[in-house]
Amino acid sequence: MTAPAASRSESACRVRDAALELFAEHGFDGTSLQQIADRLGITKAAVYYHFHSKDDLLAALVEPAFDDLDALLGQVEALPADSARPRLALQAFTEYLLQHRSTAAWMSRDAGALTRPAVWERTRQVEQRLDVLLTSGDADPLARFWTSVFTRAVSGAILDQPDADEQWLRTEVAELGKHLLSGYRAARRRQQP
Amino acid sequence: MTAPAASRSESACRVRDAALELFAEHGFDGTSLQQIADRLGITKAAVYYHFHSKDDLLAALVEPAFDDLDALLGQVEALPADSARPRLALQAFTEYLLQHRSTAAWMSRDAGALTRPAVWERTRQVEQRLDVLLTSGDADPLARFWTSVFTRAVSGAILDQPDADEQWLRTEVAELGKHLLSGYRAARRRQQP
DNA sequence: GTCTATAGCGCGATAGAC
DNA sequence: GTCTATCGCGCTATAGAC
Repeated sequence: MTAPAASRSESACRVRDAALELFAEHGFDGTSLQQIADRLGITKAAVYYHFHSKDDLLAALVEPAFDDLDALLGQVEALPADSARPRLALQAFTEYLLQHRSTAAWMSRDAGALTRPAVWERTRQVEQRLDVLLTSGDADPLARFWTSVFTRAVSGAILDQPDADEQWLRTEVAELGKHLLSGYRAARRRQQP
Repeated sequence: MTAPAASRSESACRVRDAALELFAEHGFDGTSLQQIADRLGITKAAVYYHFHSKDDLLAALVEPAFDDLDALLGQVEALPADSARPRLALQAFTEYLLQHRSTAAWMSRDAGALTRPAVWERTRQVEQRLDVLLTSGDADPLARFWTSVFTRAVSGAILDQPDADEQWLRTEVAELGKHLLSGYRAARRRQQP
């Protein structure tokens, strides 16, 4: 039997976890398979048994997070497109960040990983879906400005506090989301009175 | 005469500009000196004449931006520590981002560059100074939460809109800053009534 | 399932001709 | 000031023994 790239054996999980730690510390390009192997006391070749390539390892790290975010966004998109949608979209995004804090924190800052085709494509896709949900389809500069504010503010609020309590963050981010959305509505009124 | 690492000859500037473009596209680690040379139609060795190492090239890219930010923060720190200071700190940060949009946009997302000792040290330093200015020295979780919100929201608002007009951004970000600061004050009141 | 050994490549960096 | 040529290294990845 050849190497099962998609399996979740205990050894494979240990490799994946060690890789995430090292990627977060030194970046994707800055981490070699040798370093990952050394940390676990195994050899480079053993890493290759579990993941056919460095990109396979990257995919194993990010795909569960993307899959969850896809599902969460799908739930919001299935709801009627009323005025409550932007807040629910922010809530979905918050849940994704809380459930994948370490992966998302690293991924959002690592250009070396973000620019790999597999990651790049899914990133662009979810960003666009979030954009539509948050700004109700508005496509002008003000909408794009505020989409960045929403996503960056919420991402930073969660991912920059690795030791903060999850439930405390959930409530503070919910308040933050409401405050930001009211800021967006005010900016719209200011622009088109 | 040996290579003048700190000089700003026309050729050196062309190398620096090409490097920034490629670093932004492929990341610091993902860009080789060969690629930089190829883009300019020169050789790798010619690049090494202008910059003694890849890290020298990195330093030449980021140090002017850090120097400007240092100066701007110094101006705010020289003012009395009153209630206007957080807004002025955000204004200084905004000016830095507007004046170094392309460099800052790349740097803030590139783990490979951020983790180089020279960049890492200055980044940590300015982040801490900004933190103190924005939250008036508060050091609890709520203050750190909002420091992230301030910096991430403003960074995203500016750096994610590479084609937006500078003056338009300046006024929108000023409004955003006021709105965020009022959110922080409200959160403090909510926590300690 | 994990190992040793190594292929094959591209990297950063250097030496010295012109 | 820019070139050619090359070194030594560490990387991803493979082949095949155990």
